[in-house]
Amino acid sequence: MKMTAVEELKSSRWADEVELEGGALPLPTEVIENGYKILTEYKFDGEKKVKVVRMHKIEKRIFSKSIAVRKTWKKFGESSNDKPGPNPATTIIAEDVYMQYITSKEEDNKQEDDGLDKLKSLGEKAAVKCRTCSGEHWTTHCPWRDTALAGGKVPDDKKGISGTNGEPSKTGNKYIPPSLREGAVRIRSDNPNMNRRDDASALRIANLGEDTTEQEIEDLVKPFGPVQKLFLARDKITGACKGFGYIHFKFKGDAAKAMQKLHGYGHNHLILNVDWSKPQQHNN
DNA sequence: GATGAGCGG
Repeated sequence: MKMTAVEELKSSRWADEVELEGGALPLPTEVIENGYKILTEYKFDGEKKVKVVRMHKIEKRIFSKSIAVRKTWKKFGESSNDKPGPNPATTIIAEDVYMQYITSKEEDNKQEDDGLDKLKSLGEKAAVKCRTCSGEHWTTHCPWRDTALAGGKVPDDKKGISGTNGEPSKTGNKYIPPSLREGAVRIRSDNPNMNRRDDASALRIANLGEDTTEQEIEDLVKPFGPVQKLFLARDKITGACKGFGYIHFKFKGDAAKAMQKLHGYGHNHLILNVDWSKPQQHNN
């Protein structure tokens, strides 16, 4: 919440407030009063001297321990004689960012306990469980990650809470990302393959020497058509080529041509083995 | 001979 009041200063009041020489303006102040932060500053509006009072409702603030500690320091240097708190003359007060917490502390704790209990009861076989729908898959942006396949169900307290206007739900207390709110357009497809690697025009090229490089493969393959992605399997530690790689062509026809030409082709004293890449299978 | 990495919890 933010309220701003602008008040023209009458010269009498003005004189009361100004203890400074010349036409200088009084220093801005910042006061915190029962849940509101009141910022008062003075400025010229043309010839008029104007007092601007702004009130912010303070919802909840993030306090960092290090900031708290820093605030206990004694002022030093040119600020040694300043009063406590920020001196608006030397401190730029940027727009404060207030966080609105949608989950309460109590609920957080409860959730943690729940999680622990579940872990205990599940024992060793507690493989993967979606945090959103409890399905047997990683949460990774769930909603309802491939739905029926997920084997999960939407918890009751997640049902029917929404609001597509970017505001947190009124009925629920959990944050629902816009993409998951009622009425949101579902982008994710129900077809599991839609969101996976598409190997339709990908070749697997094997029997490569240990010192093969991506560049080499690219050169080998480029002439057949545009390449979308090229992967050369390498040993994670040594970095040596594991002897195979994948080329995703933009067009299947190009891939076919490349396969035809390159399969059995001699490269660095080795005979290449080229075939369609078999789509990686995935267990849901 | 080998069917790509990594992020979780």
